[in-house]
Amino acid sequence: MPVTIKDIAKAANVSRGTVDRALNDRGGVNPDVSARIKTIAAEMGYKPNTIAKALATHAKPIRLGAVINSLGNPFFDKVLEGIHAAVESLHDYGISIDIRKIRGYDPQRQLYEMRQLREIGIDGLVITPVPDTKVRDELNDMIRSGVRVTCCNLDIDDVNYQAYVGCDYFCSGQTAGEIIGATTHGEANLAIITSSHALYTHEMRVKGAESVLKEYPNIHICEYIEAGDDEDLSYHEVLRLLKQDKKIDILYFVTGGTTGGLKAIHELHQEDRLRAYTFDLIPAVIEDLKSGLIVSTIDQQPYMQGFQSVRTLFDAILSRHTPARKQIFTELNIKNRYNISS
Amino acid sequence: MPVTIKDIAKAANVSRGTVDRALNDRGGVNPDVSARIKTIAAEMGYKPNTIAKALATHAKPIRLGAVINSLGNPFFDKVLEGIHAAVESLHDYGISIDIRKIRGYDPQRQLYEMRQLREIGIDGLVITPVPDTKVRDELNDMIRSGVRVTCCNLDIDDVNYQAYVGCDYFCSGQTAGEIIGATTHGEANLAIITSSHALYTHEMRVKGAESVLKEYPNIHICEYIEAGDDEDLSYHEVLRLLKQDKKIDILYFVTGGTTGGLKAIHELHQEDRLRAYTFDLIPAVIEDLKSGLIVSTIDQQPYMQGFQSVRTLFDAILSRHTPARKQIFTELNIKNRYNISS
DNA sequence: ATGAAAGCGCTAACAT
DNA sequence: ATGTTAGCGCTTTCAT
Repeated sequence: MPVTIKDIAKAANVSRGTVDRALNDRGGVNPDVSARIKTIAAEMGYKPNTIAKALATHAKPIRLGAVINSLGNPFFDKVLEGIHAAVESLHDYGISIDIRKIRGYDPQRQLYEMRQLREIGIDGLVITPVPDTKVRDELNDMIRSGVRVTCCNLDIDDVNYQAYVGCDYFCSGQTAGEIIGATTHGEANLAIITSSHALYTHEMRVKGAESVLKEYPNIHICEYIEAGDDEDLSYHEVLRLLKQDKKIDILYFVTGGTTGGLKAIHELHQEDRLRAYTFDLIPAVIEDLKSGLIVSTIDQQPYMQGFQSVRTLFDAILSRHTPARKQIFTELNIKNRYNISS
Repeated sequence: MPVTIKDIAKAANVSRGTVDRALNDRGGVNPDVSARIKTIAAEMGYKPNTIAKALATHAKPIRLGAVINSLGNPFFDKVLEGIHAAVESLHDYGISIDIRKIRGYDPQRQLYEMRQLREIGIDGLVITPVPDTKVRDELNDMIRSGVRVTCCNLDIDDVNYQAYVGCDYFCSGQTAGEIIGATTHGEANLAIITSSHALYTHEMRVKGAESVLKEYPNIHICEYIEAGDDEDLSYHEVLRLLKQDKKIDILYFVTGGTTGGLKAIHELHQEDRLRAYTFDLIPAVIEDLKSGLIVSTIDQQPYMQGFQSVRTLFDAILSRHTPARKQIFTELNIKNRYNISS
């Protein structure tokens, strides 16, 4: 039989209202009484009933906002799926979400949408924050004004957010490096295709792989290509590379530009000579896992990232107190042609 | 503004009680009136509020039972964690669980615990069912008497359960085969250590791997060892094998006996000469992933298996109607030394 | 067969 | 600063 606020009230010889105020730090309670109530609650092993809490609060529905750079990036489809599923699962709590999809890592556009949402009035925000000082400042400003924020997929420095939900990028790079080493038997001439050295997260993937690959004397990193977040640019760059450098036999796609790069390989009919290593399970990757061009890819649970971002926000909004800023790392999972389940 | 039963009551000119009775087919309501109420509810787009429903029903708590063969098998620790987490997450709904842990795949013991739980009285059961006709019959009998059942980790034929929650064993075998092929560069003399050919699920892992490895002309499966579910037996068998057959260089542990087998390798100081491929992330495996003896292991999300087993049960019990018997496959994920996150 | 009312655990507005 | 009370949406007696 779980202990309720009523039990505590009786034990502390106060009213239920007072217990509620004390336990939730709503103020207007004698500090001594408040402390006593809290002690008693702890002793009795009190756990608030979220259901009842939600029912009682239900009057004012929770409004969420999301700014996701999903346009033209199929990876984020899964993130959005997770977001929708989470909102759906919270339907009974009277929750709604306004999702703004933007293209690429553009701070201006992101700021615009953030301000729009802020004007409408939201209780929580899910965002894939661009590393930009203005974005950072706006986020901190929103947080100060009471909006809860979770950063999804992309972490950002100096923002006092609720949580970062995403993968450990350096670790994902190490994991990739290890696979490359093991499956090439330590013999490879590598080209690394990354989006931009400025994108810290992707740079971590490069560094992670390098840290492992340096153990292999016969694996040479011959080329670094920056393809932005642009499939077309990536396509042309990889095309150029493969035409000019015939000894490259392994391509390591850090992300962003993977689809374009794969297209270039096929166009030059070099599927047999080359092997590729990628991240995520976007359609183009799945196809070439099956064709055998891609040896393996590393999944970072995008669905989970979306799902958890929303749930974390919800939990934070429902329980008034601010839990510590935290990082929720999703699992990194290696996939080959046989275990592409989702 | 969601429509409530109050709205329907007003629209239909009846009381809330009648609406509730009609909508939930509780009987004792004029068929015509009932039909009218249902029509109106549908027209208004009524969706019952599960939260309020749970709060109101809260009086009679849901009682769950579990029979898990976790003793001496560290894999199931994670399953149990998932079970506990799910029960915890449903705390507000007033749920409790009685977990019976048994050792190995013993039908007698399992039957005993099932009957015990049945006597106590439970609404739902999570079980790792041993393939046995008596177990099968008892399960079907329980189901007929109204108890909901989910099979966790182990599937069983001819049982009309709510759901099977676990991995696709054949697929996990294929995945392992593919890794072995890729990381040995198609050159290997393999020994397969399995628990028992009688355990259909583990046999699927062998078949799955074989189906992929037959593509590699220079990978030879030299030995099949049956080690039961016994670490000690496995230890001795592997010891014997390695002493006698010097050309074996790859060991494929299907599961059950992995810990014992690894111990044998270390004892003979053959860590450098041999490489192992395993399943799951049990402590011994994690250790040898780090040491480099194990190239990779395949995780099947045991936590998720436990978690989902309970949630599925809960959903089925709460929503009176019986959803179709279904199979919920957890993801299969390849892990190497760098992405052992959990 | 139907209505009225109490209550699940909590919050919030209103008294004191 | 603290107590009282009226709900949130639904279920479940108890009347009628």
